[in-house]
Amino acid sequence: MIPNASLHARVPVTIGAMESSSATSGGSTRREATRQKLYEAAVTLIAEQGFSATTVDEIAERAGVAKGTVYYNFASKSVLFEELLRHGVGLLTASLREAAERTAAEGGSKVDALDAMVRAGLVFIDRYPAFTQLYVAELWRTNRAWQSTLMVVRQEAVAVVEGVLREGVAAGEFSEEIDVQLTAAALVGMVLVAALDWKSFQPERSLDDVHAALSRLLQGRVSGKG
Amino acid sequence: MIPNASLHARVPVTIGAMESSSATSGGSTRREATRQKLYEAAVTLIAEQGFSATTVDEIAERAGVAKGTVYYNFASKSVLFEELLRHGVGLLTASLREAAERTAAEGGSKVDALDAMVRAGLVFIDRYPAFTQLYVAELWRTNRAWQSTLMVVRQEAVAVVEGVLREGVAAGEFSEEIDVQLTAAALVGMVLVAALDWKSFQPERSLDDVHAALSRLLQGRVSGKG
DNA sequence: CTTTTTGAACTGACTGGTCAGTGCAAAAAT
DNA sequence: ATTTTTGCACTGACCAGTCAGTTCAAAAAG
Repeated sequence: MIPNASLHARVPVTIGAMESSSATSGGSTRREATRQKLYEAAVTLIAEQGFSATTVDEIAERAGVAKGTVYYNFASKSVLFEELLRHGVGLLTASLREAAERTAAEGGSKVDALDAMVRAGLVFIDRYPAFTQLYVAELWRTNRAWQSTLMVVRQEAVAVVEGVLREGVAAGEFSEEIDVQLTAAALVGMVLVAALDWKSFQPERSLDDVHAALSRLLQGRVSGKG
Repeated sequence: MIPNASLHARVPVTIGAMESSSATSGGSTRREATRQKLYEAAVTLIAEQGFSATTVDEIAERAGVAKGTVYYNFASKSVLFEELLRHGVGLLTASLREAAERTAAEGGSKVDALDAMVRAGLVFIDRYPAFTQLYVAELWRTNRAWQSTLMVVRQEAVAVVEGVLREGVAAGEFSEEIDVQLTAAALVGMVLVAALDWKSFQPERSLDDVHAALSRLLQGRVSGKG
């Protein structure tokens, strides 16, 4: 119904946008733009409703595109989701790595690096809350088609944190008794849950504010009268 | 296919089992047992696949019960899920509260209370990993039928942590500058993610081991040579 | 006798995926 | 300069299958 209504409803949405590398094969701009719109639509819908509860029709409608276009651009609903996942976590990993390297270049300590990564995490979640939400919801599921993709991509991100932790231990800055793997997971969890709570229940607070609170916790400046 | 195979496959499963309070209305034991089986079946299936991807037929089959029985005991799939949620988080909240009170009764500090709650959290996740998984996956979603239930129940649990934090501040044990709400969320996240990682990737480790690692992090004994 | 469960058939709405066909801008032909 | 062709990107009606929820007579349990 209303056959002509959807054709020109192209609003330049930015929420959840994750501009993809135009480096790969100068493929037509038109197609890339369509894929982008589909990513944006899928990210928010799946974050809200979950993968199974989100229909391809919904995604197409939200993107202002016909259903067939979805299948012209992606082999299946799962593939669309998988590519979305890979792309998103790739951005996060790059951001974490950059934060660690920048800190090192500036001669900061490993705690400084950790702190910079906490901030990078917050910035990411601030920019892509829907993606983060969706990612958390899927991460610990088992027996799903994209599980391996999820694992690989998760490991890449956590490995950055683990790396800094290990370097800190080697440099004598951290206790040799810390459990690198578990501590990395705990730190990620700390930022993740705190940030999701921030976005869900206190969205008016500033990033700096939240960062300061987490910094304090990270550096053990909780006990004592401060 | 294989019509009779599933009927008598009643293994006394404990994973995800959450014996409900028999205190409320001495309702017939039989019915309660059936509901229990349905909870257990639903918890694992939904944890693996998500709510929408899990069919009522699957739940009934896994519980070793006819489909009609599901609808005799619960008004709908959503209601079954909602009651499951309420029940599970209720157990967690009670456990956290008990840990805090026990520590206080033993004359422990607020850090001790926090530590006891971390352990209680780990014990819970150790016992009900599937429930935890499912809960995390749903917690930050929006626009779902059971959202309000989820929120209420979440707040009850987090409030216990916040309470201890606040008492610690009042007693001068914690800095007055800590952000109670955010710190509580961060602590919960720390335990949650660390525990899920433990269960997913290093299930052979002992609870004490994991608890020790988190304790160290909690008390800021990470920096320095330990 | 009452409560609870069974089990199988049925409905109606919805969903992932398909496919023949359209629109259009650039290239080729004239 | 004008016409014709090409093929990419997109369209949307359609199909075959799936699922939540219903119904109900009969059996089991207590």
